[in-house]
Amino acid sequence: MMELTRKGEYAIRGIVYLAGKQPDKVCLLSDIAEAVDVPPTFLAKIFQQFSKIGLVKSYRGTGGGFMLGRAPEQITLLEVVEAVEGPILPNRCLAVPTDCERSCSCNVHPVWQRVQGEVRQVLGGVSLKDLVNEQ
Amino acid sequence: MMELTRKGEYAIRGIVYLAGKQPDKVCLLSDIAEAVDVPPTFLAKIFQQFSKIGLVKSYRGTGGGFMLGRAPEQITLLEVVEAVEGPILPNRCLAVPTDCERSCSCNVHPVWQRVQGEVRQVLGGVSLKDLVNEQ
DNA sequence: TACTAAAAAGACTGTTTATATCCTTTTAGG
DNA sequence: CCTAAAAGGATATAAACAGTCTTTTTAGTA
Repeated sequence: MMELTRKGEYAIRGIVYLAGKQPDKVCLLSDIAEAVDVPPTFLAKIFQQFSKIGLVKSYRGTGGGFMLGRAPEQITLLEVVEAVEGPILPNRCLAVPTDCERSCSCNVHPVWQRVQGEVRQVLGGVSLKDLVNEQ
Repeated sequence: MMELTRKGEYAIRGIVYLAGKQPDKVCLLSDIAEAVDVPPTFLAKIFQQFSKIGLVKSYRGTGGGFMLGRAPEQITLLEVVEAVEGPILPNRCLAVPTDCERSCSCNVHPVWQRVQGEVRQVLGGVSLKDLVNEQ
């Protein structure tokens, strides 16, 4: 359980690739897709989501492409994952707290809150800089 | 992301209900299902899985039903969740470590391992006894 | 201005997983 | 042997996942 989808996996690969390029290099989507072995049309959707929230900057037309929206050390894995997979929610009751009290007199609720907190803390503590291969 | 399914939610409700009964009380599936508001046929499948691994004991025929397989303090939430949802695997690469090296030169891999570890630790630290309402 | 390169946006499709339900079989008691 | 209960298997529907295709918008260039 709790599995990252392909979309999330691809998202990480794609943006980590960008993070490994020099700061102002504009990369073609097609090149990124090939480099990280992801279907280009699928990666396009992912990068559109990134672009909307500023994780990457996009440029259209000739000479266009993508570059990182911020410095690699200022983008966390948590942001990347939540950008495409939605918020970390181990249980629905964390999204809508009101309806939980009733359904389970919820001693379980605080446990899921802790799970959520731990996961967010781990992913939030890792930046893209930590993920690129130095060499 | 990382959401528990209905099955997992129902599983917890059902077994916590059992844990709240006196130790040797045999409960009808139909009664449990009604008490925790879960479709009886669905809960049946869940309890079959529990039964196979000994989390609950089942008795067939007249006077049959279910009771907890061990004392409530000896069953963790982790066991319950993994029984019906499968192992905690934030990423596929944790299941088959061999194919990860290639695909991502995986600096991400150890992060997912940490996530897995934290989640398992939280869920493993909670027993059914902690989850029943005392009163 | 027209042409071309690139991303953005939206519709569409096939596959898999989730969420059940139903029916038949097995087991046990009375 | 009749009935109560769980076990097992097949089926159905809906949602999510994984991806493709086409059209539109934007921007640079001849």
